[in-house]
Amino acid sequence: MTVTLADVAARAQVSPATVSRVLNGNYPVAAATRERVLRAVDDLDYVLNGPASALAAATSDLVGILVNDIADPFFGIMASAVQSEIGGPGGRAGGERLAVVCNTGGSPERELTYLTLLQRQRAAAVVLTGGAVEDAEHAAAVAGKLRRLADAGSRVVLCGRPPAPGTDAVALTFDNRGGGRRITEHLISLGHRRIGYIAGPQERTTTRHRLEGHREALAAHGVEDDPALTVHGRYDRRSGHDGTVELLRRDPSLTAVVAANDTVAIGACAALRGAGLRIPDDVSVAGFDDLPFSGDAVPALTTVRLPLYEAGARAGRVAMGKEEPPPGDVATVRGELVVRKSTGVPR
Amino acid sequence: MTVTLADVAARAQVSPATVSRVLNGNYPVAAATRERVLRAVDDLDYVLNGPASALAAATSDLVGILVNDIADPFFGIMASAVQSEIGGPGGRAGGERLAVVCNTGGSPERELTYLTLLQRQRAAAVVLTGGAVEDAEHAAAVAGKLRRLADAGSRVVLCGRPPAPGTDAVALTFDNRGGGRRITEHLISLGHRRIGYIAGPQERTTTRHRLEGHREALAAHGVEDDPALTVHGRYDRRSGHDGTVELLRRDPSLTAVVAANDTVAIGACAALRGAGLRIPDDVSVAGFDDLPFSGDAVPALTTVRLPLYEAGARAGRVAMGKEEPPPGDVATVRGELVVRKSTGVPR
DNA sequence: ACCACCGTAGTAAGCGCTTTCTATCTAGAC
DNA sequence: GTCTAGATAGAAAGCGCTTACTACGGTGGT
Repeated sequence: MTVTLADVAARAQVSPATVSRVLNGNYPVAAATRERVLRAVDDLDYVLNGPASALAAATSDLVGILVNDIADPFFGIMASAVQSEIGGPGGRAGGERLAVVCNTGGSPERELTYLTLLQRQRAAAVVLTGGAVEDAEHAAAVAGKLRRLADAGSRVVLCGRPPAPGTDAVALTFDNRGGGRRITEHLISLGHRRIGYIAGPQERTTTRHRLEGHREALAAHGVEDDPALTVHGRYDRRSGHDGTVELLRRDPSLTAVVAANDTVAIGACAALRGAGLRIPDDVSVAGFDDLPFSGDAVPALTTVRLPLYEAGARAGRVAMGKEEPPPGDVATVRGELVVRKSTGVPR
Repeated sequence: MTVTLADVAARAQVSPATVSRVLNGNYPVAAATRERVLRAVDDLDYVLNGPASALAAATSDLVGILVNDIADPFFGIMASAVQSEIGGPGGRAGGERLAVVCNTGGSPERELTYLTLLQRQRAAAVVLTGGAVEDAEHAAAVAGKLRRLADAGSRVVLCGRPPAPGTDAVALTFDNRGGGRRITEHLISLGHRRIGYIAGPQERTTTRHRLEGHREALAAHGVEDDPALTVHGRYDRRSGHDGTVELLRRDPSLTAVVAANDTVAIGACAALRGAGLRIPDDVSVAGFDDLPFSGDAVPALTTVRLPLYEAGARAGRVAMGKEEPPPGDVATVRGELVVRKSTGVPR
């Protein structure tokens, strides 16, 4: 049998209520009594029963973090930032909170499933990271879930994701469109006119916004937007490689390729080198996100830096109520163009 | 007020017990009744109260995963593999299980704190990944926690971590020593004699084992083991960079550097290039782990591939009782030498 | 001295579920 | 037609905690 509150109470010669109060520190207890209780807890190696306490108090110390791919540093960095902020004070029991990281794999169903699971656990807060799937039905389903989570008392924060209309979720949105525009403008200003674009998966907000920014830049500078110069893939190295091969097949004369993100850009570089092309002498390559390895790639990647850690940390603070939500509950986080060695003037 | 089991029962005109049984599917319920209950659940948007159910059933559907750094793909990959395996059947309620990923940051205290928190949540299982801190006191504390966790019914699995004596935790250990030996033997066979070594943090099993393997190789081939050729750092790019600068200062004539892992190796490459040295013509570089970016680095990294995903998946299965633990509860996972472009014969 | 009050501690009523035990009903078995 | 077993469903007792609400001394004001 495991040790219960009552056992501790018996040993410390106090009532269970007193033990609970000592443990939660939310009610005055005489120093001597507290001492006695703490010693008993120690003697018995007592550990509070989380479920029981969550049930009685109608709150839990679980915080959910939804990510598309935990193995991708883009999400890992945000997750670690959120987690670093959810430990502090702001609640009961010294505020030790546990992060539940849920790997959706980008699947809408799993996203919904996890939200339900988090609702079931009565999570104190849930942070959704990364782009959302663009499907009216799914969006409505998610919005419904978020509303119910909020109703049940969970704080909901979106990090790197567009606002969810119809919910009162706080959104820290990345300015993907602006970033996309700036990176392409950089290329255009260098003199590029035939620019390939390897986009992320269809029907994703991040994909669409970055692509729209790219097109805005093309339009603004009177550069032709040839549909053949855009291909779609996943956010992985493989897609960057294959996409580049395809792009090269369609137009061997292109002088630059913009990738959906840095990982894709790395794949693009590999494909380019495989084709005997030099970067940036023959073809320039640009990424997005500025992940840790991007500065070390050879050549170092020109990209748009997203303050992933800062945004995640802020999301964590907002989720914990340690920081005020931005006015209107929406904040846009800008990406900064980082020019390195992978882009240059066209040959 | 949120919807409860009783509300569903009332609407479906059955007793709460029946609703519970439908939801858990662990007791015969007439098809018609089940239908009615399910419809009521749907109508009311009912979501089970996790804490209440965990309390009553004395089990929970939480699985803890301890990692040193969630932003590091080394851990991200294992975590995602574990998570991919814990969803399946093997328990109650369709077996939906939630992964609680805990970021210890390599800190012994946080490791203990998280273990306590998981014990408090009555986690169904906990998987500890990566190297352990080598400190007798801490090791004893962890062992104690693991024992109590196991006593409380949690299954404990170590993944990429040495066995914990005195506990009945299952261990899937990486053969870091063997890998370390093979990578250095590779360098020696190429003709290198002055080999720098950038080790990980002191007092870590992973660090020590890889370093021991390196020294075994040196000894086995009669190569002098100059203490000045070993420096310690963290498992990050920065340490690789700084360590290499230091190594170069101590012995400008070295012809190869072995890094604690691939990330460190990338930093080493950067430092070498910064010093005007070519890889591998002037200095060879070897890593460890074979992370996704390693094959795309320029030059592609020679390294030791650890089957992180496979090991994590197996750990997940064992944790879920879907796979038998290895005989003796300990399995050694070998790393495979992957020779690429970053190593060559010395100048 | 008397009363109001503050600081502590105990009592006990749940929190929302699971599960044992019991009750009912139907269908064969004889 | 009676009896028994099998299939379903309900009643109710908790699971281990939190938290009103209550109780009880001791103080300081008057």
